[in-house]
Amino acid sequence: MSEDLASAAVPAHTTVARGSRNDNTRRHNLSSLLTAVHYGGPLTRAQLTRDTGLNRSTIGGLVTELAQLGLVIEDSAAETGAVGRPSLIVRPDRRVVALALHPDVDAIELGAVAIDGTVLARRRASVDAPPTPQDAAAFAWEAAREIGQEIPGLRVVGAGAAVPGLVAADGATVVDAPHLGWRGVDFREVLAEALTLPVVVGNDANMGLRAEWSFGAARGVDTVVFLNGSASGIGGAALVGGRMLRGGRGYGGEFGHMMIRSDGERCSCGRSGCLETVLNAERLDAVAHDDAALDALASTLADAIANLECAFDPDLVLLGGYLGSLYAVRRPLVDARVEELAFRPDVEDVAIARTALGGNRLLIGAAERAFAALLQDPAGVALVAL
Amino acid sequence: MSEDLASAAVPAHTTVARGSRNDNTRRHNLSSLLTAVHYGGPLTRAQLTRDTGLNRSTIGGLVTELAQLGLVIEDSAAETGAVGRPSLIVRPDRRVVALALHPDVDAIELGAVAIDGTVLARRRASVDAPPTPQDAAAFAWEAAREIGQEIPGLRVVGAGAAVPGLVAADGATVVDAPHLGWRGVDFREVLAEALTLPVVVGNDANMGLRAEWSFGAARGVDTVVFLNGSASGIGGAALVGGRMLRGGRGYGGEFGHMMIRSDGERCSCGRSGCLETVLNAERLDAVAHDDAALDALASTLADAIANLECAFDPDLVLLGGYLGSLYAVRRPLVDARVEELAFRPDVEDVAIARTALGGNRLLIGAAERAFAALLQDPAGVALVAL
DNA sequence: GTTAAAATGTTCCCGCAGAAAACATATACC
DNA sequence: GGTATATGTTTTCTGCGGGAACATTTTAAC
Repeated sequence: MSEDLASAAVPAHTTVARGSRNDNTRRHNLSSLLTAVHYGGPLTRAQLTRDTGLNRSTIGGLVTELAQLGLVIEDSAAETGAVGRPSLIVRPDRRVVALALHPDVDAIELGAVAIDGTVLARRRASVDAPPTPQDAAAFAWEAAREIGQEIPGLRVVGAGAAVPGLVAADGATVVDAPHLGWRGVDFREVLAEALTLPVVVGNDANMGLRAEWSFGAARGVDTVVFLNGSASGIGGAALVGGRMLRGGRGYGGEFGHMMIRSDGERCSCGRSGCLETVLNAERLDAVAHDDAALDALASTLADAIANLECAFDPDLVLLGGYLGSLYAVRRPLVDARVEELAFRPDVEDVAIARTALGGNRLLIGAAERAFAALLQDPAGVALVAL
Repeated sequence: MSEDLASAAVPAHTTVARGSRNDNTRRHNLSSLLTAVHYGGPLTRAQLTRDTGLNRSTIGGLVTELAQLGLVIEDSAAETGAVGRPSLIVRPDRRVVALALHPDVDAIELGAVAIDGTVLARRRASVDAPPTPQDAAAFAWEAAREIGQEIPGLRVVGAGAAVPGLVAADGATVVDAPHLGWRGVDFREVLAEALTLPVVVGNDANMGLRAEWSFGAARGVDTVVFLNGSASGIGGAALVGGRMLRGGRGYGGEFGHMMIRSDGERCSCGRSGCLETVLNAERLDAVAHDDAALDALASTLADAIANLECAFDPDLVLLGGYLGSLYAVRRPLVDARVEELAFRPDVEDVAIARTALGGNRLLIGAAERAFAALLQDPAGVALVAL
């Protein structure tokens, strides 16, 4: 609501924007508060009053409603040393969780992620062959049951799945996950039926960036380009003005298939010179002890970053997986070449960083997607006992 | 407010979202209605009632307020043939205008654009040397004065300027417009002082896409990549999920400096193989009668489009200027190569189109930027007699 | 220790927003 | 000309946040 005008989204022209009612106001304010404690951790009611600009009494009513919904807990203040009556501390109730599933070639993993972003429990199963959607769903059900017995009192908002492959914009259909062998699968339906929960499915790189944005290295940054090097190739994602780049069909951010060498080799996708054919895990392993070859790969990475910078002008370029490793060992070279290639006048602002969340990244990101509905309408989403 | 959850923007984490009040509701609804008639032309109150989901009586009150503000006009219905009392027709008041300025190398142009998107009047001055910011502002003042005398009763919301060059995200500073020789100029201040109006400054390609999105070939499309070929190079812009791509500093969408040939020539920007060094107006003119060379340039264009598609997954790729002309004469080749290179599984959805608004594009786009504040808060923006 | 000052929580009342119902009006159809 | 239908208008009602007054809890001053 309070965005700057320059980038404010004008409502779509073909469809008239929905009218707003008083209860939308209430929903918006409940959402603002729950979102604030979700990302910002424990906050006092006084801080919430200042930050939202709402009245003390209004904040009181809103927080009370959130507490009655079982979403936040109010604690007496710790010693602050400040004059005046101490403000109550509002923190998210960690018994509110989302399930996060990550099916991959060699393992399936499920986690229960609390509303404050902490991973409360996880289950992992190694597999010999890539799991089918049904395998993944069955494992999710079993693992969720175990976690529910281990930690009593959990209330689940839904489940998110991070799938290595193309996922349609509907958040349901895995269009093509070549390494898993999934093609045109409505994985949302499969998983929702197994868990009897609302499910949202997304691409793994997108989920990863979402996690780093919420709780990791891209926290609070508005415009981010993410490149993640994994065994299955290079995953890409972008955050544009505080929103995930999705694209018309959901396939946006496939930077691994950006053409980076016009004379490059044929890629599995049918094109030539794709970033991930020039710079991939095998090639990196093969030249690990060849300084000149490493330099060449680092230079390729810098070319890709420079290209993405002139398209997106990000505040931050985030590197994960083997791309993060490569950056770590060739940071001066990459930085220098990016700066040299940078089209932008104020190159001193170019920021490149490695991911921060490690093995929890995909679980946290998938859970974030599942939490989105609750954060947007705290009073309108039903929680289910696990 | 009624977006799908998949791409819903989660409020920034570091800053707590502002609280919402009842008057925000009113503002939102006024904005929805004015925006609807701005883009959708005359609409009946009955249609507005259905589309917004608001109550008849509420719509009545809102429309009355907009009419009292002098922003819309209510007309008796034309013959519809339908049973029942005819609904009043709501249309934007065309006396509400924005000024639009386009300073370029060889000319300066100013237009008065009505709130329905029509260009009511324009003034153009050819110049021998690129104008200074002060030249442009002085011309704007003089031309505005003339138009004000020619068409009495106009009420101005503000002015927008489309500048061929890098404009900072603040909507004020021209960071570098090489062809004009402007560098680090606060053109907003210069122009605002001359016109005594609120001013917003933007990049010409961004303004162009905004215009085509509002009233042209990209109307109603949510995700668009725009490439415009002009004498000063290739301008780029993108619309991502209904929002203009801006980037952290405002330099997003510079697709002309995307590296398209890894072995290409040096570009003026310091990099090599930039799209606009491989494919530019001079080169296109030079090979206009050489079919093979034209094919090669068309193929380069297709490569660029394919790259942008894998990054943005747009619903539409929009081509303007000489790139539109090139596409017109080599459409089968470009289409085929884009489809061949397309990474996306459902390539049948790739849409490429030429721009539709012609010489009015930049004026309309700049005016749109100026109208944005009014559309967002119809009751909160003061109009000034021209 | 007592009192004052400061900050916050709580309660009650007000104004404003849109919803809903009742009523008024304008058209088409028979 | 009467009726059905759709829409504009007026009135009443509910819900939300603001704000003032009061209550509570702390620190600081004496």
